[in-house]
Formats: sequence, structure tokens, C-alpha cells
Amino acid sequence: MELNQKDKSTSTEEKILQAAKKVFVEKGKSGTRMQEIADEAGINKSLLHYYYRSKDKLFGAVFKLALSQFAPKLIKIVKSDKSIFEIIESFVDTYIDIASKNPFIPMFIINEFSKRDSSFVTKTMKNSGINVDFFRDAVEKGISEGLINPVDYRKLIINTISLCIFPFVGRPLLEVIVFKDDKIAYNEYLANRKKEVCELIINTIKK
Amino acid sequence: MELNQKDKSTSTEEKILQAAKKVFVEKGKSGTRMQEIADEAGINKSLLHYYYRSKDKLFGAVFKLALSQFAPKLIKIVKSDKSIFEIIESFVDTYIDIASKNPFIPMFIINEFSKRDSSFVTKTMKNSGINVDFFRDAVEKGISEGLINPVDYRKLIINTISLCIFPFVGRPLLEVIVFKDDKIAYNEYLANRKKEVCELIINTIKK
DNA sequence: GTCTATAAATTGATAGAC
DNA sequence: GTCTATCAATTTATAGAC
Repeated sequence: MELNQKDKSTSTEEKILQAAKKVFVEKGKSGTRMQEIADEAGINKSLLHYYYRSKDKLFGAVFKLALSQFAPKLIKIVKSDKSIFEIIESFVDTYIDIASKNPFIPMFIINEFSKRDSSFVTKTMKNSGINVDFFRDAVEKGISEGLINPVDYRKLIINTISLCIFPFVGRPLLEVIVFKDDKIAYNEYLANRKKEVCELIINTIKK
Repeated sequence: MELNQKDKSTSTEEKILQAAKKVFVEKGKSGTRMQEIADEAGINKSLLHYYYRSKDKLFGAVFKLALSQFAPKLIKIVKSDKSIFEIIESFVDTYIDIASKNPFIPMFIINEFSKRDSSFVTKTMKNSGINVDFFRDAVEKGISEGLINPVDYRKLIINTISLCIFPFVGRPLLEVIVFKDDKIAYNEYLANRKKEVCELIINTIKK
């Protein structure tokens, strides 16, 4: 019995969570209707409340799940004792990999953050384990060892994230304006993005 | 009489538009209540329908207004016959200037685009006059004149926009994670952003 | 043009049968 | 655990007085 319940992939609770994730990520919190989540999950609307009590709590579970697809792997990379070059390469590689498989999550997270107060952002980030101090240490180590030029670690991480995230967050704009509805061209561009971002960022710090 | 109506800054129609802009930009289309716009404008809710018929039409007017704060100036810069160096510098300078005065507009535009279908994006962009071909021409001119290295104009414009837009779109994240709620540090960073982005981009193309 | 009152539809949430 | 029925509150939109 308990073993069967551990098979969460088919449990109602899990079906709801996955359906909620799909709809919330696509339409945002305020644009989502509980009925649409129930339809997506193929179950009765009452069950949403039975398992998650309220829309707010269900949204909270979805947001946490979305964040957990990115945070742990990226934190591990930044915390490693590899060189700053390897950390940046690995960070860019992993970020673009995950985002390619979940292209709407970056916009979802960033947009919902911008619609809530900063205490929500602070609390959520603290819980996720994200901390820029490890990145700062890796940069300072690279500087003191003479590997890279002196550089502001904050500018470095912001530039790196900017270049990684924008192709996903700005996808609708890029597809129309830059790639003129040629989705193949956009995907080819994405495929080369890792190398391009790494080279650009490394060039700004290498001696 | 007609002269007084031309003074739109105090007309009811204009008061509604400005109030709607404030609320829509802050909360998004689905998160906005007509009552809140009326309260913000200090007028009766019925007047919103009297002047704009529906929430949808009012939103359309706001979106057009928001886009018009960025598009015309940027189009003019890209269309000019200046060198690609000057175009990039002027583009970055102007974008960050406008965004600094309207820090929530970039997120508003990009988010509402991502929540509608691509035909809406295509139609809106066509109406705005935005066209990447002028930028392509300026880049190719720079290449043929031997000013810059051969470079993909699409990558160039995407990298430029990425670096310009992210400090605004990702502001809640940056303030908390990178600047640890030190809003002064964030503003100092923003003040130096123009120079930083220009140098970074120019470095990727100059011989 | 501006207001009050209210219609008409939607939506989050609960009660209760099975 | 899952369903039907329904409540209570909200929200867009309109009718009509002034």
C-alpha cells in the first residue's frame, strides 16, 4: 500500500501539481482559473481544494517546484572548488540546458517575483539556498591567483545571467522581430548560444 | 472650447489612461481590476466604459502607449546613417535612459507579449515600426568598410538588448540576491550600466 | 459627462452524498 | 477519495437618473 502511494507519478495529488504547474506557468497566477487546472488534470475541481486547500497554497507549491528545477544544480556548480572559468562554463551550460527543456519557467519566476513584495522574494530565495557569496569567493580566488583580471563579481554574474536568460524571457519578441517567425532559425541560434555566451563572458575577464 | 479640450493633461479621458497605465503596468492585464483604475484616477468606474468601452480596449490603449515610449526613439537611432559604433552607443544610452524613468515598462511589454499569441506580437510590432533590417544594414556597412569584424547582426542586437533589459526585468531578483536589499548599491550599479554595456559590446566587434 | 444601482457572468471555496 | 450542488463574493458591463 505505502509502496503504491510512493509511486507519485499517477497519484491524484501529483496529477494536480503537474497540471497546476502547466497552467500557472503559462498564464501566471492571476490569469489562472482553478477550473482550468482541474480540466488539465482531468479531475473534479473540488479535489484541488481537498489536496491543496486554496489557490494560494497550490500556487506556492508550483512556484517552489519551478524554482527547484533550476536552483539546486546551479548552486552546486557555484559552490564547487573548480576554477572560475570552469564554474562559468558549467553555469552557462547547465542554465541553458534546463531552460531549453523548460522554456517558460524563467519568465514565470521573474514575473511572479516582480508582482509580489520584496519580502516574498527574500524569503523564497533564502529557502532556495541561492547565495551569491560563493560566486564572489570563486571570482576573488581567480583574481588573487592571477587567473583573471580584477573584476566586479556582481557585474560578472549579472552579465552572465542576462545573456543566458534573455533568449527565453524575450522569446516572443525575438521570434517575431529578429527571426521573423522562422522558428528553425531561432532554434539554431539557441543551439549555439552556450558557446557564444561563454566566449563573450570569458573574454571580459581573461588576461 | 476646443483649445481647452486639447489640454489633455486634465481631461477625464487622459486621467483614465494614465491611471490605467499605472495599474496595468504594475499588476498585468489579468491582475488588474477596473475598480482599482477608477480609484487611481479618482473617478467613477462607469466612466472607464464610457470612454473606452471595455477592459480589453483600455488595455490595448495602454499597451500602445507603453510601447510608444520606447519604439520611436530607438527606431530613429537605428535608421540613422551614423557608424555602427555610434548607433550602438546611442541605442544603449537611450534605452537605459528611458527604462530608468519607466523601470516597469520592459517587464510589462515582454510579459504581456508572452501571454498572447504570436499574431498579436506580429501585428503590434508591425504597427510600432520596429524593423531589424535597418540594424542589419548598419552592421553590414561597418563590416564592408572594415570598421568591425564580421559578425552576425542578430547575435549582436540580441546581446545588446539582453544586457540593457535584464537589470530592469530582473530587478527584484538582483536587488535581493546580488545587492542584498541595498537599493543604493543597485542604483549606483545602474548609473554605470551604460558605459559597461557599450564597452562590452564594442569589444566583441572592434578589430 | 458623471453618477447610482444593478444586471449577468465568473470564480474560489465549501457542504454533503456516496 | 471523489463527485454534485451550491454558496458567497467578486467583477465586467449596462441602464437610467440627473
